[in-house]
Amino acid sequence: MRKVYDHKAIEKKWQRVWDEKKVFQTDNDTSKKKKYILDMFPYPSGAGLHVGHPLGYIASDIVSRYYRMNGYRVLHPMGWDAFGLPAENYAIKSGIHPDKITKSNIKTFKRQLRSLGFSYDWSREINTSDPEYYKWTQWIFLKLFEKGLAYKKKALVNWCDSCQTVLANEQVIDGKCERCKKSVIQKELKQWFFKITDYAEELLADIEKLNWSESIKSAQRNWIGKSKGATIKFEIDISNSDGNSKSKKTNLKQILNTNNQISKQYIEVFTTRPDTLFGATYLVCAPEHKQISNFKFQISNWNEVEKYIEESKKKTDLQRSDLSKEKTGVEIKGFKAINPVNNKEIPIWIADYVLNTYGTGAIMAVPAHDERDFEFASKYNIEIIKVIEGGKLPYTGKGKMVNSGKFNGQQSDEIIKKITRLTDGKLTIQYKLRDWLISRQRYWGVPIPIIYCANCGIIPVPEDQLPVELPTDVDFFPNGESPLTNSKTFHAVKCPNCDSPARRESDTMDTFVDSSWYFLAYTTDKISNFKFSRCFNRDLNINESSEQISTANHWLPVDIYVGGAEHAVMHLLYARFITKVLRDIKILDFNEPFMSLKNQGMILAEDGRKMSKSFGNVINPDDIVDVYGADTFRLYEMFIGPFSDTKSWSTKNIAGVNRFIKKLFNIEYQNDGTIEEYTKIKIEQLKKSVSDDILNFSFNTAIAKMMSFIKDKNLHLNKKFWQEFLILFSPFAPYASQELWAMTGEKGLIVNENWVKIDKLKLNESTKDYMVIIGGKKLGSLKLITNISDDEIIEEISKDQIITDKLNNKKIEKIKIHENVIILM
RNA sequence: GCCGCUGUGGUGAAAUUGGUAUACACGCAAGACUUAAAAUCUUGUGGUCUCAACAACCGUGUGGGUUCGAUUCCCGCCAGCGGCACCA
Repeated sequence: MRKVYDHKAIEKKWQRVWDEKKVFQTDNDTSKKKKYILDMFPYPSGAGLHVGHPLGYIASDIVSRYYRMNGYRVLHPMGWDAFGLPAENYAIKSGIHPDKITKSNIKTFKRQLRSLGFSYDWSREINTSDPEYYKWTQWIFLKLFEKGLAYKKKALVNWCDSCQTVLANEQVIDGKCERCKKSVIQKELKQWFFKITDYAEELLADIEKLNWSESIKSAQRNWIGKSKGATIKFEIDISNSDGNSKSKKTNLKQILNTNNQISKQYIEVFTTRPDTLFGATYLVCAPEHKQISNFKFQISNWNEVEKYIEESKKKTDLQRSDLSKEKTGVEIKGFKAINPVNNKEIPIWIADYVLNTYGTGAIMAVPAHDERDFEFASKYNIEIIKVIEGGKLPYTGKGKMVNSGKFNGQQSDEIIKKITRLTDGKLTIQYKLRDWLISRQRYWGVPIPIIYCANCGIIPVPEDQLPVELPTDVDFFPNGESPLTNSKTFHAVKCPNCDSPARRESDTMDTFVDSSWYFLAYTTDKISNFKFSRCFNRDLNINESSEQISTANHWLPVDIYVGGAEHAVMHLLYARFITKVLRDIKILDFNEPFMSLKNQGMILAEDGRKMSKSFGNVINPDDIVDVYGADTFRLYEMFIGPFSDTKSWSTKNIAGVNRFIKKLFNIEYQNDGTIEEYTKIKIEQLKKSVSDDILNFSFNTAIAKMMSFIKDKNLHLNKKFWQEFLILFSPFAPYASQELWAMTGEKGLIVNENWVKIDKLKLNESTKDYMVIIGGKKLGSLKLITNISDDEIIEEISKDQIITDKLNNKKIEKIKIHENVIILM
């Protein structure tokens, strides 16, 4: 009679046993080798778990189970990235406190994750909105503040009017808010920054050491955007200006008096192509360029210039960076710049295609070698100076040199040095990376631990007063100021220095600060025992028991990090930065948090579009688990395609893996009896390839090979081989494999079994299938013993009917053996 | 424009260091069981030619090259996806 696969009963039964026996509690036996296998923790959204989440979690779970069975101690935790805007926005609509919403969402997420049979150690669960957690987020802020790496400054920042908060550069996509997709405007505001630019060079250089995908590494390189070049000074010849010389002279005097400087004035430009200096046709300054307004008395067409500056200010970043837009600009009249290499006088323009935030905010335009400069010069009929006129420096950089084409590639150091010597310029390295803007004018985040005192200025909250807890008596309605300002209990405080009345900082931190260190928090048995000062420092002699010192640091860094590629720049760059800062203050002793990173591909809906509520094409994992079971769900997501590829959901295909599991419940095997060689070799091959595939994250092929194995009619299993198969299968389908394991009469749990041992002798069988080839064409195949002479092979070939027929009496002169191929000549 | 990745049946996809394609699964077709359907099982399934089988030839985006042999390596194109982008 056919046995029925009742997935619900099996799941319920074994879930209870696992919980009771605490089988997934972290093993702290330090005599074993460690593996820290980490998933990117989710934001617990109101929509619940999405089918995209488990893809990575299943993979990391398979790998964790594999390592545990191979005798490693494994840290495999899960937690919640719980602060953030959606909960707050929902609170504004519903009036329910974000904390309450978040906790209820977490409950749902946790239930869903548990139903999928993941082997997380839930006792180490963390939640970034828990004061026990975020006091350490605040502690990190204080450390950065101490080091001068956290600072407040007035700057043009990205402002989202709809979210009523500032955004980091990384959160602005195509000039729009990452979250609400509304246009972002530029506002001058006083904000908190982390000085990530101090680490630009190291963040870039260390990318080479990482075992990450090429696409993520290249995204980080692009974002950091290093260019080597030179800054070159162009003298401005004010005396030589035409126009009304009388008023000019008095005004020049004014400048000399106020600035207390010698009469020479310069504009500095940054260029990656100093070798084209001879072709500099004009200078262009960004409209915001600071020096321009200093010269307003020398500029004869100031009215026109000022008007252009005002117009540019009104434009959004998106409007200004629109490539399809025609370039605009205004020539500055009244004085010119002098090319230091040939003393040629060239005009100065302002134009908004030059960015004030990059380089020096001014460029030398070389229309003969730059497409954009060429376009601009053509539009305004500027006479183009060819490099050849002034003589050209030998070009030794990589990349193309074309007329009116954009340069690509890096300039060689040699040429840059030569030019800088010639012109009193200097070698300069520029990065596109800018400092990380971390303050937010919203409620549901970590309060910045800073106090403003009228006497003492900006004072950090003393460490022993952490955490600065979020008050509950606030209105959430965003009005451009942090909601914390309207709390009665939060705002007023005494200065820790002088005890006079002071006020707290009311901004909160970007949630990416929370997630930039969370992987450290899991290393202590529970978050309330966590302490940076004693956990991570191996160098300092701290009066703590050695046990406490060893429990944390031995796990780090993370060995395998699994998550979505959407975090290519933000989270991954920030976490790398914070790690390096903590290393520099001797809290950590490694350079990179995640040596190996695996990105799961996106799962699209059946219609090939993104899953989204508005399309009505969202698949809820609960429904699949309910109908087919957790194991089918796990197998399906792993079998659907290569782990890191984008793929579409296909409900039809779930049946395939479900059939496979059902088949296993009707497998027959002999209790003993002799097993023929064929089966023995096949099981060894399966053991080898499933093990290899797991380590390579090639789960789809591992499953395919297990299916082939079960399908093979020539196999005859005994109990030993069947149990070995179940061990191979157990990381993929923990419930079904456990049930089948128990059905073989075993009382113990399969998770406590050792991984299979591979019999290498059997694997490298003594006979081999050889392919016989002539002139690149296949004649047939031969089964031969290894270690056979050429003459014997020729004799074997002459005995083979199929091959001799195809040979058609052709004489074999020589043979060559390569791998499993016999080449006839 | 620059950087990175990808391109294989009707579909999702396999293929050690180059070893002679399309594993596994879906779908489809035929058959078995059934009053019937579902489920399950069996067989077949790249294309052309052929009643059919064998055989042959063509086939991994495209055009070349290296090689006894190329999905794999090299060069040139084309298409798609992702990142960056008036970054000088």
